[in-house]
Amino acid sequence: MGWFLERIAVYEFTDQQNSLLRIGPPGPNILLTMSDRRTQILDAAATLISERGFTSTSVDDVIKGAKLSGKSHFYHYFKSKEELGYEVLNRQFERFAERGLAILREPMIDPLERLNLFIDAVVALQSESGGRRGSPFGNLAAELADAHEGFRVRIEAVFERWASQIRSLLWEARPQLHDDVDAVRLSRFIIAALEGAVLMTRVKRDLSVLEGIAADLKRFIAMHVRDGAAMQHNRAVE
Amino acid sequence: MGWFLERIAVYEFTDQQNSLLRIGPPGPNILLTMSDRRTQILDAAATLISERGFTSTSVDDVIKGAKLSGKSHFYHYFKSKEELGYEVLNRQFERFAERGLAILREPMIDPLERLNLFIDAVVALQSESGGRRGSPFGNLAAELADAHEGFRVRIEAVFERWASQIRSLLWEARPQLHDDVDAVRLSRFIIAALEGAVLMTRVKRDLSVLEGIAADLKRFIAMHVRDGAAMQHNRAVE
DNA sequence: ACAAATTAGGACCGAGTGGTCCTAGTCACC
DNA sequence: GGTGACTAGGACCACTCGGTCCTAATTTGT
Repeated sequence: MGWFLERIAVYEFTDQQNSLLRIGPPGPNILLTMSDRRTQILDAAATLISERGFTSTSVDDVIKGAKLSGKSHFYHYFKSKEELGYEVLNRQFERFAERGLAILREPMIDPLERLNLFIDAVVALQSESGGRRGSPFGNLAAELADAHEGFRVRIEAVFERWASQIRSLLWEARPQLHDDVDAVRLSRFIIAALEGAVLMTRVKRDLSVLEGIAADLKRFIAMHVRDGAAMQHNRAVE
Repeated sequence: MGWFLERIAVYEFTDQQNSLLRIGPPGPNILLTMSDRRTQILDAAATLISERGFTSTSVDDVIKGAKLSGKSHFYHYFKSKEELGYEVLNRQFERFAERGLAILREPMIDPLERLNLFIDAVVALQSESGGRRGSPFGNLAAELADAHEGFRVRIEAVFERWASQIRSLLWEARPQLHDDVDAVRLSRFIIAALEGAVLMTRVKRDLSVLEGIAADLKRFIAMHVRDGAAMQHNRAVE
C-alpha cells in the first residue's frame, strides 16, 4: 500500500495535468488500467461529439483530446470509430440515467412530483452548458437516424428505456390520473416536447425557451390529473 | 414563337430524361436559364442533405445528383458549398411556407381550427416520406447549431418566422382564449413539440408516434380555450 | 534473466474532401 | 466574321478521412 502511494506521488509530480497518467516514453501503466484509458478516450470523444457531431469528429481529434500517442494507440482500445460511437452513446446514457432517470425511480416521493422534478433536472442539465449542447441523443438521432442504422437502433433503445421509465411512473400514479390517460402516448409526448425544447433552446441560445416549455409541459401533465387529486403545480408554476 | 417551339421539340427528342436540358457537347441554354439550373442543383442538394445531412453531403454528390458536367460547372452557379447550404435552407423554408404556413394565414377559417389544420399538415408532410426524413430545419439545427454560426442564425430566423406566424394567429383568436395565455410561450411550445415529435418519429420509424403527439398537442391547445368558446376538438379527436 | 504483453510513435495507404485552373466548344450579338 | 458570355469537362491541388503496419521501448510474470 505504501508502494501504491509512492507511485501516485511520483506520477503526480511527473505530470500535473493528468496527475495519474504517465507521459514521456513508453512505460508502466499501474494506475491506469485498460478500462481507465478507455474511459479517458470516451470522455474526450463524448465532449467532441456533443460539440461537433459524430461525423465531424475525426479520430485524430479524439486522439488529440485524449492525449494519446497516435492512431495505433487509439485502435488498440477501439476497433473502429463506429464502436467508439456506440460506447459513447452507452456511456452518455448511463450518465444521464444516473442523474435524470434516477429521479423517476425515487420511491419516497409522490410520482407526479417526481415527474416535475425530472423535468427540472433536464432543465438544470441544460443550464450547465448554457443550453449550448443539447441532448446527446437528440443530436445523434438527427444526424444519424437516416444514415446509419446501427446508431438508429441504439438511439431508439435509449428513448425506449427512457419512455418505459416514465410509463411505469405513470402507472404508479394512476389513482391520481384520469381513467382515459394513455401512458404510452403521454410518455412519448413528454420526451418529444423535451427533446424539441432542448433543440429550440440550442438554436436560440436562450435558456428561457426551455424553461417556458418545461413549465407548459408540467401544465399539460397536470391536465391529466383527477380534479380531486393532490397536484399543486397547476398554474402556480409561473 | 414558332422558333421557340421548334427548339423545345429538338431538345425534347435529344434528351428525354431531362426534357428541357441539353446534354452532350457544350451548347445553348435557351430553355434553361441561370435560375433554372440553380433550381435544379438546389433540388438535388435538398434531397441529399435531408437524407445524409449537410456535412456528409459532398459537392461531388450534388454534382452527380444534378447531373452536372463537373466541379467547375457547379462552382459557376454557387461560390461555395456553404452558400449552397444557405440557399437550400431558404428554398426549403419557402416550400414549407407554401404548404404549411399558408394554412395559418387562411382568413376564411376560424383561427384555432386553422391551427389544428396546420398540425395536420405537418403530419401529412411527414407521412409522404414515411416519417423518414424529419424536419429539414430540425436536422440542420441539430447538426450545425453549435458548429456553424451562419447556419444557426439562419435556422433561428426560420423558427422565428414560424413562431411569429403562430403568434399572430393566437392574437387573432384571443377572444376565444383564456386571458392568461402567453402567445410567445405557447407558440414556442407548439414548435418544440412538433420538432421533437418529428425527430422521435424518425428514430422509431413509426408514424403513429407523430400522430399521437399531434393529437395530444391539439388537446393542449384546447386547454387554453375559454370554456364557452367554440372548440369542438377537445376530446373528440381520438 | 527472459519472454510475453502492453504501450508508444510514426510512416504510410487509398479514398475522398472543398476548391481552383485551364482549355475548348457553342451561343447571341454587334 | 469576330467577340464576349455561357457552358462543359477534366486535370489538379493541398488536405483530411478512417485505418493498417511496423518497430521499439518498457513493464509484468515467471
